[in-house]
Amino acid sequence: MEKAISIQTLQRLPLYLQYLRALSADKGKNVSAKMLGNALGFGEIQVRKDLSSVSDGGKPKLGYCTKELIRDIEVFLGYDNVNDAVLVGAGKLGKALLSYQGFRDYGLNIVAGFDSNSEVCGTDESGKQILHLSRMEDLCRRMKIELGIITVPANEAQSVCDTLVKSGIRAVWNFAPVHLDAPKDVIIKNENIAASLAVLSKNLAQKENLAQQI
Amino acid sequence: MEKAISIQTLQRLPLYLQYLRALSADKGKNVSAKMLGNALGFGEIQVRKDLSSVSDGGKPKLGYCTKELIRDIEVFLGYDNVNDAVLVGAGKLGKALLSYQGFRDYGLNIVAGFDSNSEVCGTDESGKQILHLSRMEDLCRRMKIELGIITVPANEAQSVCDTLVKSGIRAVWNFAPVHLDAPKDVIIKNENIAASLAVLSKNLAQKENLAQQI
DNA sequence: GGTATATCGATATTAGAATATCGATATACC
DNA sequence: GGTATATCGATATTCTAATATCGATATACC
Repeated sequence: MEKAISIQTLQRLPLYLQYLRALSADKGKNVSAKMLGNALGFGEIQVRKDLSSVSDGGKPKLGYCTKELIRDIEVFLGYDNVNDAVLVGAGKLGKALLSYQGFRDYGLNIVAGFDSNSEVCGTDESGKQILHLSRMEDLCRRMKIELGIITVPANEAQSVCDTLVKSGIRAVWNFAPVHLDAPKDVIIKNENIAASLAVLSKNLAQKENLAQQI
Repeated sequence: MEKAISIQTLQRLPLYLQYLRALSADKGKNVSAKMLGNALGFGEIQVRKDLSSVSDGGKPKLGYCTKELIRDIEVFLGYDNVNDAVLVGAGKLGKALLSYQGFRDYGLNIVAGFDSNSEVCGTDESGKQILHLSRMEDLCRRMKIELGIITVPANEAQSVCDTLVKSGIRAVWNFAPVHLDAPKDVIIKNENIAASLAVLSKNLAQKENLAQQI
């Protein structure tokens, strides 16, 4: 375990985890690569290869120990040590993310939301405070926040990104449909709704059902 | 143009488009692959290859005609002929998507939202009606809707998916963090927040700034 | 008009990911 | 205890995508 891992594998790991978590409640203690593959739509060889990067192995004839596997993936993905984050842009999407409880399962904790519109400031979103943007830098520095989430409209995103970088942020999760410029040492991950939609509508248009479960 | 296209290229096309649209307002009428690449963080060869799939070419020394390129990408992605869709799950995320105006630019039109909770039914979300789930099948069949968007909690997603399939839907855009089972001829596109987050937090943890702009 | 240069497009190479093949091994059953 | 079988893991192969190389060409400038 802890070998080099491909981005593709890394992206599949949460899917295994999600399925395994749902499984562990009702089913027995072992799970095979074939079973996982069938459930998630992957080939069993791929499943084995993916899991070999994080787990120290299953047993022939039995498969993997569900509980250990869950733990291994969680540890690998760092879900055990929580990542604090700030969110900028308390519009509808921002509020949705602020109040989404599921992030806990992914080791993410949004400590507060920020907005430049004074009207929404001071309000609460499922227990998460929304503060004025001017207070962000101070909070980020004091709490040593490393991750910033951008949910502002496209035209404001670059300026928010600049502010985040100035606040000492090291990674940005960008939901605004624009490309952001940032220093090379800052990681930018774009959440690309338009790209997904493109794949989907192209498939729909072609009536080619080649790629199910994209 | 209209050659075979890779999924990777397909996913980059909306990014080019987005940048070009922003550009066309203020800048001149031509754009080079180098310029596009620099702006979006891709290599210029890749840009040229991507664009060759949709455009019938740029001119040496000049580059591509911005306006034509925009048009070519729009046509290729089918943004000119609008796709109708229904959305199920009028929680925070569902409402955010319902009221997001930007989908127009991607050729997507959500005709209505549905929910099984009678309390939210009858209300309006930025001009989109929210109706009871029981009325969905009828509407889908009458309007020949082909695309369904799922924004319900994980535990309800499979049953909603089944209902959508029964309503004649041919493609599903799934925002719930679960794997969905559906007939092979139905396209499922998972919007995978957890996967993105995995990549991001792994990068952050490793302090390897290898892959900026993922 | 001739030459220099920026840019394109096509082909070739390299890198990366998915899939197939094969031998090994732990359990189950006789 | 011995044999059959499900499953694993490692290596090899194929497929896909990214990148590099090279020649071609349209404009700009002298």
